[in-house]
This record gives sequence, C-alpha cells and structure tokens, in this order.
Amino acid sequence: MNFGSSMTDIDAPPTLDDVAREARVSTATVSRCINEPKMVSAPTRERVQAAIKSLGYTPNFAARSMAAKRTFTIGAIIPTMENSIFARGLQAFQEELQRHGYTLLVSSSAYRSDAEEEQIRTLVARGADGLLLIGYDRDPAIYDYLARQRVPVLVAWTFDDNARAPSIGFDNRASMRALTEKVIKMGHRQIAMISGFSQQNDRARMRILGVRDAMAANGLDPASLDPIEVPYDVQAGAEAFFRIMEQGPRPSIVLCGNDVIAVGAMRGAQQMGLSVPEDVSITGFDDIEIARVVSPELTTVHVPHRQMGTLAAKELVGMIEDKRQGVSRLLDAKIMDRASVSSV
Amino acid sequence: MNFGSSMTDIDAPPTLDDVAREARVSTATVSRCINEPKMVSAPTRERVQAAIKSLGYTPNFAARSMAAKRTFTIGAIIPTMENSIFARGLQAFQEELQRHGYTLLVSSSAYRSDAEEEQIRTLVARGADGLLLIGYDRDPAIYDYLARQRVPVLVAWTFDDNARAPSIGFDNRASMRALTEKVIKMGHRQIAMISGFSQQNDRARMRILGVRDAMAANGLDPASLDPIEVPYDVQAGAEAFFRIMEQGPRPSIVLCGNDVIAVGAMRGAQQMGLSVPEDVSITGFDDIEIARVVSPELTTVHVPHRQMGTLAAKELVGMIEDKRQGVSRLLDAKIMDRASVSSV
DNA sequence: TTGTAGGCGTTATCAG
DNA sequence: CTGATAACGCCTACAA
Repeated sequence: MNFGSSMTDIDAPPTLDDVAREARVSTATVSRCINEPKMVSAPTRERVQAAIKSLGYTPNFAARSMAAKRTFTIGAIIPTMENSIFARGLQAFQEELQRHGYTLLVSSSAYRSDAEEEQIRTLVARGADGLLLIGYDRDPAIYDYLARQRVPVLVAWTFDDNARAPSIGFDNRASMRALTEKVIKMGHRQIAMISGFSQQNDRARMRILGVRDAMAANGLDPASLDPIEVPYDVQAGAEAFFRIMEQGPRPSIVLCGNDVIAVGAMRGAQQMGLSVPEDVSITGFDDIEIARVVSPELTTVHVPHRQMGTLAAKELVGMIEDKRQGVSRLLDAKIMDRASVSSV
Repeated sequence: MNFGSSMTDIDAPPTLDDVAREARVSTATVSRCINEPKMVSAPTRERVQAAIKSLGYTPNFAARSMAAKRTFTIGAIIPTMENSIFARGLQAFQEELQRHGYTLLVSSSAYRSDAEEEQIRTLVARGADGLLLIGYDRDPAIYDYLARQRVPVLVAWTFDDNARAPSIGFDNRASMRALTEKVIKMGHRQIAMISGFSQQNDRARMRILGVRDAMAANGLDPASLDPIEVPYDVQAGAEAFFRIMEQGPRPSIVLCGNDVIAVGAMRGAQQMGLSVPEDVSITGFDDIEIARVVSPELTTVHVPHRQMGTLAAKELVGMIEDKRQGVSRLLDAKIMDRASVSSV
C-alpha cells in the first residue's frame, strides 16, 4: 500500500514544515513538541509524533543552532590521540556530557600550539557552547579571545587556581616531587630525567620542577639535573635513554615525563642488555594501560583519568547552564609502586 | 588609542554585516572575499580583509552551512578510543582531511551498534558532508537511511567489494589465514583462539574464518576450533587465556583477535608462570605500538593504518566533491614475524 | 566587479 | 494551548 503516498516532494530531508502540514498544525507546535512536550496537549502531541515518525524527520542542526544560539556541543582539544594518554579521561568526559544532552567534538593539536589555536577558533565558529583544553600554557591572547566570545573554558590535566580559566586536575609538580622523594629515600642519588618538551607545556615543566624540588629538599643539587626533552613517543624515549647511558656517569634511576617515554626507556635498556630495575630503575607518569603491560611493571604516578573527565564535564555544563564562573578542583594523583624501581 | 573606536555594539560576535559596514561594501562582497577571493578586485579585497582582522570576525558556522548546504565536516565513528587500535589511522585520516579543508568529527560507539546508529543520525543531522564507518556489519536500514539522506559513506578497516558502501581496507580473513598457515607450517597443530565478539563485527568474524580456512587447507579439522569471544581489553585477554589453559588439552599456540587481547594473553601466561614462546606461542593482529613494547615482541599482522586513513580521506572527499560512487580499495596487511611464536 | 534581495529551517515572542 | 511572524547570519542567483 505504498503508492498514493502523500509525499510532498521528490526528495530532500523533511523539514518542520512538512511535519506541520502532515500533522495539520503550525510549525510552532511541532517545534514545541520537540523542545517542550509538556506545553502541548496530548492529542496533538501524538499526532505530531506520528507525523515525525512517518516522515523520518530529524531536526536540522544548523537551523536549530542559529535560531536558538545554542548548539549543545562541547569542544575538546587534546594534544594527541596517538597513544591513550587522554583517551580514558576523554571517554569519561564524553559519557558524562552525553548524560546531560551534549555532544562532544574532539580534535587533536599534535602538541602544536598554533594548531591548537586554529582549532579553538574553528570550534568557536562552530558554536561550541564550551571548551575543554589541556593544560593552561597558551598565548594570553587566546584567553582574551575566548572571553570576548563569551565561551566558557575549562582546563584539565593540571591545576592552577590563579590561571585565566578554572581547572580540574592534579598537581603535576607535587606529584613528581613525591615520586622523586620516594626514590631518593630508596637510595637513588644519581638521577636522570627524560621529559616531554617543556615549552608551552606546563605539565612537563612542572614535573621537571617537581624533581628539582625533591632534590633540593634532600641535599642534592637541583641544577645538576639536566632533563633531555623529547617528543612523547616510545622510540624517542629509547633514544634518549641511550644518550643518557652512553655519556657521562650512569644514573641509578631515570625518571620519565610520562609512561610512553618510560616504556621507550625500558626498551632502550633491554636493547642495551641492561636489566630493569637491577641495573637501572625507571619511572613513568600517567599510569596508562601500557604501564602494567610491560615487564617489569612500571612504577608511575596514577592520574585519576576518569574522575577528572567526569568532573570536568559536570563543571563545564554547570558553567554553561548557570552562566557562572567555574570553580577549580584539585584531585589526587597517587604513586603506583611497582617493579621498575629498586632500592640501591 | 582605543577609545573612540567605532564598534557598533556593546558585544556579540561581529557578523558579515559589521564587516561590510566597516569596509564600506556590501555583505555579498565580503562573502566573496572569503569564499571566492579572486572574484574581488585587489583594493576592495584588502579593505575587507583589514576589516575582518580589525573586528576579529569569524564566519558563523551554522549560518554558513544553512545557506550553503555544506558543512565541510566529515564524521567518523570508531568502535573505541580507549586503546590505540584506530588512533593512528584516524590521525592520518584527519590530517588528509584538513589538507582538503574539511574538519573531522569523531565519536566512539564502544562497540555497540545501537550507539553507533544514534551517532550516525546525530552526525547526519549536523550536516556531515560524509561519513567514515568501521567495518560493514550493521543494520541494512542504516544504509537505506544514509542513501535517502544522500550522505556519502565510506567503510574502512575491512574490504568488501559487494557491500552497500565502498571500502578502503584489507582482507581480514586472508590475513588471518596467512598467519595461521605460517604457524601451522612451523608445526603448531593444537590451535586455540581468543577472538573479539564476532556478532556485528565482520572483522572479528572474518579473522575466525581465516583461521578455519588455514586449518582446513592443512588437514586440521576447522570445527575443532572453538574461539572464546571476549571484549577487546587486556584483562579479558588474560582471563580467556586462563580458561583455555586450564580446561582440556593445552594448545601450543593461542591466536588472538587483536594485539590488545594478545597482550592480555601474554600477561596471563606470565602470571601462570608460562613462558612465551617456549611453553606457548601467542599472536596478535593490528600491529599497534603495544605489540613491540611487550617482551617478547608480538608476532602479529601489520595493518597499514596511516595509508588506510589517508586513502580513505582522499576517496571520501572525492565522493563528496565529484558526487560519484566511491571505489573500494584493497590494501596489503603483512605478517610481522616477531618473537612470540616459536617452532614446535 | 559589485550590490540587492530572497531563502535556508528553527526558535521564540506575542497575540489569540 | 496554538498560530503568525520576525529574527538568526550567510550564500547566491540576478541585476546593475
């Protein structure tokens, strides 16, 4: 019984108008049925819903956001998708967002601040209702721009109460300091470090400072620490490890800026025939899955990925819907004492 | 010299109108400057560009896509972001897209087909110019919907010339068959398998069939293979490995549906005090970074992640811009012979 | 080369 | 509770 259908036109997605005509009501009523169902009487509502279903109608997003000046979209820019550093947190972020009716748009900047800036503008132009950014190191002009555009921004993976935007994160510096103090107490005094690039990356910078804090507090010379900075990938970690072990006095421990680098260092050690932790201890940071997959399992700092993601989503949604300043929140990062470090 | 500025209004992002007024031209001219610069004379173009810069103008995305019926946005739905299975390919996809002026929207379905369906509708409603999907197993009604909406779709991570959508990928079945034949030639005849869930997942299903193909071709009974199906995560891989080793005759090799499971199996072996590959061989699939980080390094099937991503982007953009059917393309996946398999 | 004006699909205000 | 109708910001024939 398909012929004789009253389809208005050949093609093109159905619009509000089509639904209104089919249900014999005005477009306003259809719109209400979708957005404020309780403002419509039951009988008409049913008629409209039937029409919607029979036409296979889906609201046009662009039109909707233009009229409502809301997109129910939140943008997130992460430094990388290549490894899973941000994946778990982002997953939780997105799940919580969805619970509130928001959609997440993700893009990755490949740790390049110019790319990040461009992506911020793109997301804003797309009408993102709010933005999640990683770390607070970026051109102040960007914060100005965002403020002018009145786009709420939340920073994660770091914590700084005085920054231009509220943050949900942990204390990179204190965490790294705690880890370092622990290994110093275990007897390590020859300390080397492989860090991510610290420019435009407060997390990396703070972790270096944390190591120095611990050294200074324990009678070691913080200036003697000369971190090698490398990209966050396994290969780079391995190469940096070679360099460290081949030049000058060998350290008893190599602290790494994150787990990916640490895993690289472990591979490097293995390739050099060094065993971990007997010949050299190694630590990471983040506690991503890979940390428990290598052997020996990696001693590292556990970052509360999911909690951070969930709280960030809640806070950002709150900022958007209540039009209020966000409030920063400091989460705990705890040391995971595993097998890649031994006493000396 | 900031006071006395001629800002029209207190606030609100500047619009085309504002720019036009500032540059003393019509809105049409401003629009052209942005979209078809060569249609505008040099002097006016400069005036307009100056106005754009001084006002900090960014085109409003919703308005633009509503008027142009194009969004320059492409949606991709991947099964998971939690591990890096799809990350490298997606990164390449996005880089190539960017080169063509498109923005990528990613969402993850958590391997749930209902979630995927909802996300497809969301992306379409948002006006995605095209879609990238992983694998071809899904409700035919979805393909109908997409066809009706005239949204170009490309499938990746698999290859099937007869499917409802063109695909850029590799042959999961043949690859797994090749791997299996290889280990059979090395003497393995007691074969076990840990697979991902094969329902609604053609990749997983084809990999199982590939194993059976090889068995049948080499005088082994394909029906004797009884794959355990588990979620794609390390823990699940380890548990499945326990089950396999504890019940019935021990296999000499455990073929895994992907690297994540394989790494789980390796952990399981380690926890049982079994050494790989001396006591049991293990293989993976995908060749993600983790495969070379575990020890022994994992024998696996290398998937051409980046190539697949790049080609998929090119093809999809072509489909969109030339309004043509896409053409499928079969890529090579090659066996990476590493240390987790030994002859028996 | 540039300007005019209609329309894209919704939402929201204001009457009825 | 429901219906007109004016925005929303931009693109694109069509005209000049």
